[in-house]
Amino acid sequence: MREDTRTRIQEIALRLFTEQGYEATSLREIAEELGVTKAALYYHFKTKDDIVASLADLRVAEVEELLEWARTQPRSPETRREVVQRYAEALRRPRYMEVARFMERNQTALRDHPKIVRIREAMLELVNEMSDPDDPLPLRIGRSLSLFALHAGKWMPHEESVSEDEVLEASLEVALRLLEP
Amino acid sequence: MREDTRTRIQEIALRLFTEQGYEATSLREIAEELGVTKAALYYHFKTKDDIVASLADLRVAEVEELLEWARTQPRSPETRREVVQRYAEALRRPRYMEVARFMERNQTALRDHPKIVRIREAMLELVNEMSDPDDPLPLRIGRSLSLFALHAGKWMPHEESVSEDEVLEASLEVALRLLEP
DNA sequence: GTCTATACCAGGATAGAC
DNA sequence: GTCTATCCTGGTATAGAC
Repeated sequence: MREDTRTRIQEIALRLFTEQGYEATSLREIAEELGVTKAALYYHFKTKDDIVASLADLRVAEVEELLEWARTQPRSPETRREVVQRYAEALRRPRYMEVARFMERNQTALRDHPKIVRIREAMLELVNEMSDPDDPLPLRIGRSLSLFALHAGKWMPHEESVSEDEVLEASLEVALRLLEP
Repeated sequence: MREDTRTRIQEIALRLFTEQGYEATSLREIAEELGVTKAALYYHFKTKDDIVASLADLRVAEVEELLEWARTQPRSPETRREVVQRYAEALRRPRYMEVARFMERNQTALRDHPKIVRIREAMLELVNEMSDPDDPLPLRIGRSLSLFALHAGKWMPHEESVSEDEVLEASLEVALRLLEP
């Protein structure tokens, strides 16, 4: 019982977009891996952008929910820690990290994509919720950086001895420390 | 006495590549702003990639020099602080920050570009110089993040009242704090 | 040395046949 | 649900005008 074509297109596209870049990946390439012509893809997705939209969907929901939750909470140290921890949890869910990586690596190419814009705006709002305007600048920057720190594993030299989960755990520790003065 | 065409191409390209993305910016667009045909660009630059190379040159030299210097120094807290401070200085030099932004936003598109690869590898080496392999993981991640923290201004909501220089100054403070346990 | 005209090929997109 | 044919745009290459 093999997956349906639509899902397979998403999987192949996500992998290729991340590895080679969004624009560098042609629909012909995706179609070839799938064993069809590129025109066939247009049956399943209206445009190349539409494939991106389907990939972004998961993260849109995740980030906007987190933002909505944060807005119902008081601006306290506990809330900030909770936001960072919830974001770290989200990153552990299947495919979330992959989608995040794909988006990070293709920022400009996806700049005007509606779904991507929503994610970016929600992330900025979230960062906004982490500080008061009259907090000292270094503290505000540290807090902005905290959410981002969870993606910092990338700049670590890859080592066999350290798992992705351990890196995320350690990144979370760094992120939490960035919240405090 | 206006600048020469080559320099104007670089300026227009850097701006458009950063604003719209590398692949999203066509040579025709650049040529039009300049008031020539796209073929004319090929007199000044062999390929589109070649424009990127000319933009990356400045940063290649800067980063590789910093790496070479770091390697002559002992792995001490002072060296680490000095590396971060020198990197922050580099970011203040004209056009360096712009080139850095352009590169960050077009990671995948420029993935295989030789000059960009050199910059990325030098940055990774530099991060490597900041820690010992047996330092605790969170410390290593914090130190990896420190150089990156200097670019963190981007995630700050833009405010009229805060200058780019103040943001960089505050980011430097955050970066230096990330160096210590 | 600086540029235009023109042509080529690859990639995204669409229409219509099966 | 998939294919063929076709169109448009973009990067590249070259010949030649000034």
